Parts: sequence; C-alpha cells; structure tokens
Amino acid sequence: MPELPEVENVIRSLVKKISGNRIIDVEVITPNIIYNRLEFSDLVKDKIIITLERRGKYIIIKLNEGNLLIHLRMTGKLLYNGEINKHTHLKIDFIDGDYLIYNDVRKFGRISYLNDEELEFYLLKKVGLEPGLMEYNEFRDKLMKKNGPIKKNLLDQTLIAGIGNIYADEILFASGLHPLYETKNLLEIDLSNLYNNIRDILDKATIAGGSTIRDYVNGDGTAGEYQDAHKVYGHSGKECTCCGCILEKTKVVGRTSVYCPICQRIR
DNA sequence: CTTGTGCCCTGACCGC
DNA sequence: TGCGGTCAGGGCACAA
Repeated sequence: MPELPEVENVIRSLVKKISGNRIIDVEVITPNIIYNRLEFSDLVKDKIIITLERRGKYIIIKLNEGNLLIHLRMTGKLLYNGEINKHTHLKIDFIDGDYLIYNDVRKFGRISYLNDEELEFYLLKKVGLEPGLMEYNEFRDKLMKKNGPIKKNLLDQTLIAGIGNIYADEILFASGLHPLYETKNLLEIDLSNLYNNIRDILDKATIAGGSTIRDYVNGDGTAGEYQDAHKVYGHSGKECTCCGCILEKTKVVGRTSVYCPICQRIR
C-alpha cells in the first residue's frame, strides 16, 4: 500500500522517462477512477509532461497546461510501458511510442485533471506538513492541538502528510509509544522522538525503495526492500526484536495496529 | 466544529 | 476442488 516512501519512488522512477514527452492519446478504460471523466481525455490530450512532484501520498504530473493529480490508494500502480491486463484502467500514449498505464486491482485509486488554481486549493485543504520539510516547532504546535490517540493523528493527512498504517506502526515502535497513547499527554521528549523517527524512518524507507508487502512496485516494476526492516507491522504474534515478548495487535480508527506491550507501554 | 462508521473493491487465505 | 467467510485499508460521504 503506497505511502510516502513508495509514492516518492514511483515518481523518481518515472520523472526522467516521461518528462518532456507529448501525450497524443488518452484511453479511459474504467471511467469510475477518473474524477472529471467526461472531459478528461480532451483536457489531457496533446499536453506535454513538464515534471512529476509529490505532496503527501499524491502524485502530481505537471503538464504544460494543468496537472494530473493521482492517488494510488491501496493497490494503484503507475507503470511505464508496463503490462496491460484486466486491471489496467487508464492508458496514456506518448508521441515517441512509449506509454504510461494506471493499473489497480481494487480500483480504489483516483485520478483527476486540475488547473493550477484548483490543484493549489485542493492540496491546501487536504495535505498537511511535509515530513521532510516540516520544522520541529510547527510539528509540535499542530500535533498538540489535537485530541485522541497518537496513531489516529499520525494517520491524519491534513496534519502530517504521507504516513499510512505501515509507517505509523514503525514510527510508534521506534518512539516507544503505544498507538492508543493520548496525544495531549505526550511529553516533550516523546514529541522530539516522534519528530526524529518520522523523518528518519520515512527517509530510510525511501532510500530502500519503499516497502513491498503484497504487490507494490515502482514505475519500472521494481519492488521495495524496506519490508525487511519492519519491526512490528505484519509481525503480530512474533517476538519483539527489542525485548523478546510477543507483539500484540489492536484496532485504532479501524486500522490494525501492531505494537510491543512492553516497549510501547502507556506510562 | 469534531468524531465515528460504512463503503468502495478484489484477491489471498482459512476451515470444512 | 470448491465454497463461504474474513481480512487488508486510504479517503470520502454521511450521520450524530
């Protein structure tokens, strides 16, 4: 499931390959995944790709006029000259004969065409602090205004953008914090550990090419390797790498959360 | 305003 | 081999 490191790797794998290319045809195979589906093809056709950017878990393909905004959700993939199959929902053909496809087994992903103004408005509303760019003070001030369990707030994209279920669990383990720990009760040391671990884990995961749990691959079809470094996600019932006790799971805002009952005690 | 719940969707997996 | 049930979960609509 693509989170910030996976989305970043998709972009890095595609940016050099498709920048500068002209789109000569747009085939919408599954209209449901397209936001402005009626005029989408006409809007995108004949545009030139300038570059690709990331905001949170969103991929922005900047065109010479307007932008494609893409969210991969759970199983979405953007593939350069990839295999066209029954899960291919969009195909973008370039003038040089190459193409970009959007494949998505579960059809949760969404793609829209937005002009610059619409894009800016949308991102401002939906996407919060960028982990790699946020400063400690703004992180702390924003987080401490929130109620509820810390994990709920780590998953809130309008607060900090890009953390999903996998990295939230890993960040909390590294910080020694229980997923249900009340945000308002966090100490200064907890906040500083969280801030450092958010940046550190997302950064290391990005360098490792992201995490491939089921079928994530980047734009080339390359899998990630960070799953080998996971300490808690997917390890429920196994021994904690730190203290040896058995990792437990609980639900937080409907998401499975794995944690160590000793290393992540609520103090 | 915040907070909670169900839904979208398919494949993998499990027990029988 | 098949079959029904359960689980995975990001973001959104909707309700309270």
